[in-house]
Amino acid sequence: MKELHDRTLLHTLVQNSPLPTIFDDATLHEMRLYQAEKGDLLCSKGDQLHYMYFILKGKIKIFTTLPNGKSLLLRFNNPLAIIGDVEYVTQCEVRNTVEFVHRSLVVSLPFKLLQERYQNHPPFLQFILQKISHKLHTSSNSTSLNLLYPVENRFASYLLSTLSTDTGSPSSEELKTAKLTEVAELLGTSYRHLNRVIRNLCAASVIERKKSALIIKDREKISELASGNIYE
Amino acid sequence: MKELHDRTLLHTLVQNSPLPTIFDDATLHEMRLYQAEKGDLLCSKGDQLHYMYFILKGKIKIFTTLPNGKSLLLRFNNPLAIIGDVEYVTQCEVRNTVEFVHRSLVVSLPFKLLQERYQNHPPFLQFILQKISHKLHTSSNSTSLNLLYPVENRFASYLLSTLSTDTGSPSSEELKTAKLTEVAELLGTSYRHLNRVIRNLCAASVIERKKSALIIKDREKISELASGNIYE
DNA sequence: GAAAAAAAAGGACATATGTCCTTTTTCCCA
DNA sequence: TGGGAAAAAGGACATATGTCCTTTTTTTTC
Repeated sequence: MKELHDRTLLHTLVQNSPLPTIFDDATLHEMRLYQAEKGDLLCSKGDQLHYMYFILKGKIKIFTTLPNGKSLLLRFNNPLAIIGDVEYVTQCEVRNTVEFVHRSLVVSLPFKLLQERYQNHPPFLQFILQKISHKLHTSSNSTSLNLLYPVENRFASYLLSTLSTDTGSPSSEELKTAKLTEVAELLGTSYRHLNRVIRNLCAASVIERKKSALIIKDREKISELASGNIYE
Repeated sequence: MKELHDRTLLHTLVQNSPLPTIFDDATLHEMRLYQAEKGDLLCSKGDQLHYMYFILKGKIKIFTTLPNGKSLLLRFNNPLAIIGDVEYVTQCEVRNTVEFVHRSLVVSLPFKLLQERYQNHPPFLQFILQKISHKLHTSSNSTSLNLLYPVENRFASYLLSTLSTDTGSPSSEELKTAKLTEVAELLGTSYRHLNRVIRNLCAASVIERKKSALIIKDREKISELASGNIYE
């Protein structure tokens, strides 16, 4: 992750984010701007964090690694995502690894500054309270989903939440599957098994494989499989 | 859940809790006291909550129910537990059912009062921030545990965290198994399967069944199976 | 204390999923 | 544009777990 010293860019980015409603100008001027490339790590399990990071542009994925060597993707996050909120509050070490999945722009503030100036500043507290609550919400959601439904249902949920946010294409029934391996990780299963499930759905004419994309042929059925659950 | 009008009891309970460090006397005097019996529900999935509850005595379990009819125990909570923090912050409806597992004592405050008096009160905000962060922490923890380890390992983790808090008995290597069904639910598995796992552990002389208790014979091995993970 | 009721244990079989390979397809660059 | 590398698909088999019963043990009640 490389620091950028472009004050104009920093200023523009920050002004187009919700940050000015929380922090005063002096603080905004102490922010540092970084550019991260795909694959860069923002932090790793076990780190002791000293900064809070605000992802203003790009995308990150959060995953955890376990003693048995396996890893589990917890979620993706788009701007405005915050990293370090839990660590700031509980002063514990980082427990999930955060990796950039696209080139991203990030600003940071030292915990120290936050403690000194914002420890008792309600808008700041409310803001991270909102963010942490939302993390908790999505986390509990995916926990129950993961534990109680087979991969077929979870994959259907995943398709729905992915498609619904993919506002770009008019025929939004098409999913670029550049990384089924990654989808498998997100669903907490093996690529092999996801592949098997997709195969069955194809056999049932619910979806169709095409080059490097999946096409939804029976959205009805997908909704039925997802049975109301969406990864949020 | 039945309201108690014993002001003395209310006062004693509250004074022995951390609540006076957060709320002023006027607020403390507006708290209401309830006694709940085992099996009572504090709230159910889908409820719209209007009060924040502080569990001062007793024990609760939090579980979620899913469209497919299954349910999943998320965690147990001892005092001082808070219910309604997430709902207060995000103004969403209740998504987990909360049930008392022992007779318990609970005090409540209306969301409305909290909004009016504490919306901008840092100690209050910091307090629920702490609580929510902790929930998030335990939640992520159990998610990865549940998803990536087989029941045997999770059961070992469960044994360890249960025993370590069971400070009572000198030979703390004994576990009252009044409800293996409940343990099964907590682990997100079927009673049948848990039973099978226990049987295997018995066969390997790691634990031993005795009447309505389990005896740890090889704590070493249990720790090894838990491989450092504990349900917190 | 014995019969009935409730809880626990376990047998048999089905399904979901993982692991390890091999085959097929796609992609990329000299 | 052809060959090789990388990615995707899939075959075979093992394991984890679920479901449905039946048997055994414990508890309760009269």
